[in-house]
Amino acid sequence: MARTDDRFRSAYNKLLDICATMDVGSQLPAEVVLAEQMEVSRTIVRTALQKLDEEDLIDWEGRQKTLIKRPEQKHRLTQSESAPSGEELEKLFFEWILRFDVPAGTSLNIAQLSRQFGVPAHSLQEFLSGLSRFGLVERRAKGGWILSGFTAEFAVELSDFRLVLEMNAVRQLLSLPDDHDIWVKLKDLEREHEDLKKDLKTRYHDFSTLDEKFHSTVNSVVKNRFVLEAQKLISLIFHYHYMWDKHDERERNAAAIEEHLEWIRAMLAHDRLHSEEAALKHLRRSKETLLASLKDHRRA
Amino acid sequence: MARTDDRFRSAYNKLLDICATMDVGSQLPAEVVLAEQMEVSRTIVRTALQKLDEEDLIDWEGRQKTLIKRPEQKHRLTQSESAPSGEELEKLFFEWILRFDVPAGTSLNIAQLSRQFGVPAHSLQEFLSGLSRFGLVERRAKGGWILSGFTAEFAVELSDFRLVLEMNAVRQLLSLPDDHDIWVKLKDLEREHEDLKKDLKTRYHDFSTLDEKFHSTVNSVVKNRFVLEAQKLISLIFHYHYMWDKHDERERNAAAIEEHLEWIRAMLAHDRLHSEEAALKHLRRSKETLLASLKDHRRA
DNA sequence: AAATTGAATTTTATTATTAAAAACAAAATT
DNA sequence: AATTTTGTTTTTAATAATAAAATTCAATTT
Repeated sequence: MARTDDRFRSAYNKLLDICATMDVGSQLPAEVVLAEQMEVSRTIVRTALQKLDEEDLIDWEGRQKTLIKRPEQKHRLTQSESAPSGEELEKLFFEWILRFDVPAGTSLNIAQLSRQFGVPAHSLQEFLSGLSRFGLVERRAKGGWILSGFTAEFAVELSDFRLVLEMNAVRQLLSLPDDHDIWVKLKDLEREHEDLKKDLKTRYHDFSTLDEKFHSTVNSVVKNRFVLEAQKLISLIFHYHYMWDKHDERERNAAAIEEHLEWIRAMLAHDRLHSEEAALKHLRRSKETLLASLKDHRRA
Repeated sequence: MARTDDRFRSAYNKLLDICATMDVGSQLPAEVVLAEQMEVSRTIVRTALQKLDEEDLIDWEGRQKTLIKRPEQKHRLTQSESAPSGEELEKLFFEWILRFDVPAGTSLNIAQLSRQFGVPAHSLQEFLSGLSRFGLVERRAKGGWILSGFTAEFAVELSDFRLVLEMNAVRQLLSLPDDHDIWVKLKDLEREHEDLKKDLKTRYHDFSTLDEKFHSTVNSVVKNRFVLEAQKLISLIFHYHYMWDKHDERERNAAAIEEHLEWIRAMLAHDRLHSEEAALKHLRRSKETLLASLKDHRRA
């Protein structure tokens, strides 16, 4: 067999749904119209109509497509659950790396991994090819891939890159007008940080989410596809590290909250120097934490 | 047929080369040794040895691999010239886009393009998948790809991103010690700019190369894989634009040389403020030029 | 003339197949 | 006996073949 008929199956079911809304004896719309409604090509529409005709649900002759009877549950085609999408694959991949602490230099086995993740091998290939742009994986001459990232060096460079991008975001943020959304959002974030700080004893797990929210808010003022794409990778890796590294979590989070608060307040006060200073302080400490957790993990 | 036997063919020829350096009657080394020398697996070595045996060039029995006669030209296997590598493909792709001024929104025809570029379709797929990380192309739901970049917006965002990265490079550069390589390189670049300025009337075409050299020198002080990767894309696109946009070339280059010189001299004088100012000025004007050339191109 | 369908063509996604690599086991050599 | 080397099998990856879907173009109906 070549490609799957998943697309046909879901289209056919959608066509059944359309029929269900119509009266017996009435005419189905033209093929082009159906194709548009079903977001699919006319070829599929025609194949689906043909099956509908075979099943005696419609009477199809030329442009006469008369509904004979309402479709029932039994007419629906079963759909094989679709493979994880690109984003889901990304998540699976990073979770796998961080959960099992896959060391740099490991050769990646496409066939095995694609089975493990439940995706077609060539989707995984494409995904890795995309990652290779970030130097996280490398293609070997003899074929196959090796994981080249997640070394201390990688963490350092990623953190440095993050620093450059976020410092830029801070500078842009401070030059925004007073009636901009961002000031309200920052005020809200300040309150959320204060709330979490009060209940830290019980809620310290919630910091990971708040951290991501804060950084993405700051970065949201930069409207740039390259920056955005880079930040997706950065937050992904920092996020997963927070997830797996449970060492000293409460103390770390308490310190981070203080740093965030200082940074937020400096920005709210439009104090450029102090904002940059606070940002720098937090980002540098974040880098150290990431590095320490990497070393710690290796040793364990 | 499944995969090509290119790898075998080149290995076989390499094995002939090895035989050519040996005396008739002597023994070839062990399979593992050959495999190492030929940078190939033992499977190929054995297949190659078998063919050598069939051609009566060697007498192969167990670990006895006796050379019967020296291989000649006629024994060599013809190799189908290998497909363009990743970097060559990249070049071909961008040249195609800029030369034919392919507009944003164009749907890319994998089959046709892969024929045009002389690469296997799936290599092109992987390449595009990599580019999609930069938002230059997008995958459509119905399948296939569309070129989404190379709009004015793209140019603006790219230029802004470049600005962030190069300003960071400048700051890092200025904090380097006096005995660092970079100062010598900058001094050389100053001279090269002065030379070109003198002969601008005849040599103004040479600026494109010098421009790339200058920017990559400045950026070379940042040791960061993400920055480097981003800069590869940036210089690629700026470079190709210089190549195709011949409008006002001499005047543009003359102005750019002056801006470069001011920037270089400010850095050589360790004047932080002036350096940043000059860099900003040049980068902003570069952005305008890129934008203008895009608009111009569209109109033409 | 416009809309719609029928049929043919092109293109893409996926599998089956073969080449190559890697792993394993047996034999020969030191 | 230990090491090296070869023979064999198993696994993995690259590519051509193929079926599904999209697109195009001509013919037909309204």
